[in-house]
Amino acid sequence: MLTDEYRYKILKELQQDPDLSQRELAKRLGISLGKANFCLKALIEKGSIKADNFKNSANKTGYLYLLTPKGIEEKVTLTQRFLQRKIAEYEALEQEIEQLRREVKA
Amino acid sequence: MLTDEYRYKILKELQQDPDLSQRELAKRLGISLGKANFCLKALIEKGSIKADNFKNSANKTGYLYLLTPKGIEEKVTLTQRFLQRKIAEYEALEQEIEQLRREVKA
DNA sequence: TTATCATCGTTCACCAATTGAACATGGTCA
DNA sequence: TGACCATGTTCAATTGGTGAACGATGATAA
Repeated sequence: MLTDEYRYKILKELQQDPDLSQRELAKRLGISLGKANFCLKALIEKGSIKADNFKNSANKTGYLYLLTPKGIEEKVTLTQRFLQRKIAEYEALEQEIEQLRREVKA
Repeated sequence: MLTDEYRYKILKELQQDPDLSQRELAKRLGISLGKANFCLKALIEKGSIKADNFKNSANKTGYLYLLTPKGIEEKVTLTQRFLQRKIAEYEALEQEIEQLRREVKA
């Protein structure tokens, strides 16, 4: 399934590196090839990414996965949402660590 | 499957509250009854917990899940390891947040 | 006592998510 | 041309998790 986390990560990776095989993408995200393929297709389906056959990069086979305007906008939104979530996690983690420290002492 | 996280959490919950049904334990950990049962059995199998029939608590049915000496020791180790991991996560999160902030600015 | 009820631990058929081997396609090079 | 390699696609198989259902046991009421 395509969570916000993977949506964000895929958009981020492809924005900075559009010529990226699904295998390499999968490796970077720590997921399987099948899942990478599934998520990527979902993003293409929703119009966030366009798979371009025109290859002017070193790798002539495969696609160029380009973010559409909608995809770029989506990535901004996701980044902000992600930042908020991470800040919340950060604070929760602070509490948890303090609790663990108390536990270790006892 | 029984991860360090659940091992730690189960030992923690049962140490402070040995008369705890598997259903209640599952609820506290946010997992299903089946998984709680599986994890608990694994801990009993490995000798970290002993299921005691002698019930002197309010709830006369079910078991008392008592930590064995080995279980107590294991919990200490797990707590320390957990603390270290959480500190690492905390610092990683700090970096990630900073990165996200930069990204939002651009 | 007997019947009923509630709660417990246990089981396991079912579902969803993930995996990666296998395949088809197309570009590259000798 | 033919052999080769990297790519995207597919899908059977595995894994992990779920919670309804079941049998057992103690509490309660008749």
